[in-house]
Amino acid sequence: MFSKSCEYGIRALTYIATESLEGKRVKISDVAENADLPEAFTAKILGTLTKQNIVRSLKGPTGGFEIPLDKMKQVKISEIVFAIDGDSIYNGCALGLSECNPDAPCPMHDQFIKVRGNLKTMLTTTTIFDLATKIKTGKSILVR
Amino acid sequence: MFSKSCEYGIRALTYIATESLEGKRVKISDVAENADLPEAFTAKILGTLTKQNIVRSLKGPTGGFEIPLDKMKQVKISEIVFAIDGDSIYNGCALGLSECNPDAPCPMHDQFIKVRGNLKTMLTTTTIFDLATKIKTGKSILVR
DNA sequence: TTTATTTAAGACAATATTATCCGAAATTAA
DNA sequence: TTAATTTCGGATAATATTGTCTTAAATAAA
Repeated sequence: MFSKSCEYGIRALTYIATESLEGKRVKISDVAENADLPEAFTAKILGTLTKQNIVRSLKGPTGGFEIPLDKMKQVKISEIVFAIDGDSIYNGCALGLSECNPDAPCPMHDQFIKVRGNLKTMLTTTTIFDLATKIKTGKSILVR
Repeated sequence: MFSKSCEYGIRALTYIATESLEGKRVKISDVAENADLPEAFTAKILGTLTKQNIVRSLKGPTGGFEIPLDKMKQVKISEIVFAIDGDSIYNGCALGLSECNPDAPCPMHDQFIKVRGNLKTMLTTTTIFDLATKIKTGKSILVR
């Protein structure tokens, strides 16, 4: 459904958020270890998320990544997906037609946009805070 | 959402079905031309679909591909997706965890399985015949 | 039987995605 | 100021996906 980059990005941000909730800043090696992610690749992804102002980074000793509380409550998962995977998941045609709309729909269009609407709704109604909270309360896991 | 192979496969089968509805058998160059697909690659995909008994192929002059009426009414789009992309779309975790289930769910699990359920339902309730009919009646298009 | 036409299969190539590595820049603390 | 620590950026590499090409096998028709 999502690219690996995207999966990694969401998992990394969720872990960073759980630590930020305790006032802790984390470095990339911690993120990689605790979210079970490839370190260098995750660094790349966090780089783009930093540029997009979704997470905050600080260089040097005591540096690392953090997400302010208001930010993690505000940023929707849909924004993370968009920042990494672009808008293909929101606008692409199920059968790959260059254009596909109600006036000239592919044969799966009508049903597909309904399903995708559900997906969109889910992503736009879930925040990083929501995911981090599920981890902190033990309702969910980030690593197996 | 689906791989390109899968998109191509569905489009190819839909075109073949529209021709089969008129009793016509089509060769791969016709499929490529009329569904706007890369010919050699589509040949590969149709090869796997033939092996999986989703479409019928005949060699030699007057040969080509065809789908009997009962077959196209019986084969669900979900089976095509499964034949080409496997079961990751039906069983994979949204965040890429190796295992993710109600007992040890990723933080997106609950919402995600609902959306995926909708997708599954759509794919299991749509047949090749349904898609071909939309093309034949002019309700949908396969090429832009 | 021979020829033309078609799919089948496998090698090969191009591109995209995923992943690593290394040096530079920033920053803290000694 | 110096040393240590951390992110940043770009080059490079590995793998997966997408795509092509060529030869073989099958088959219909002349």
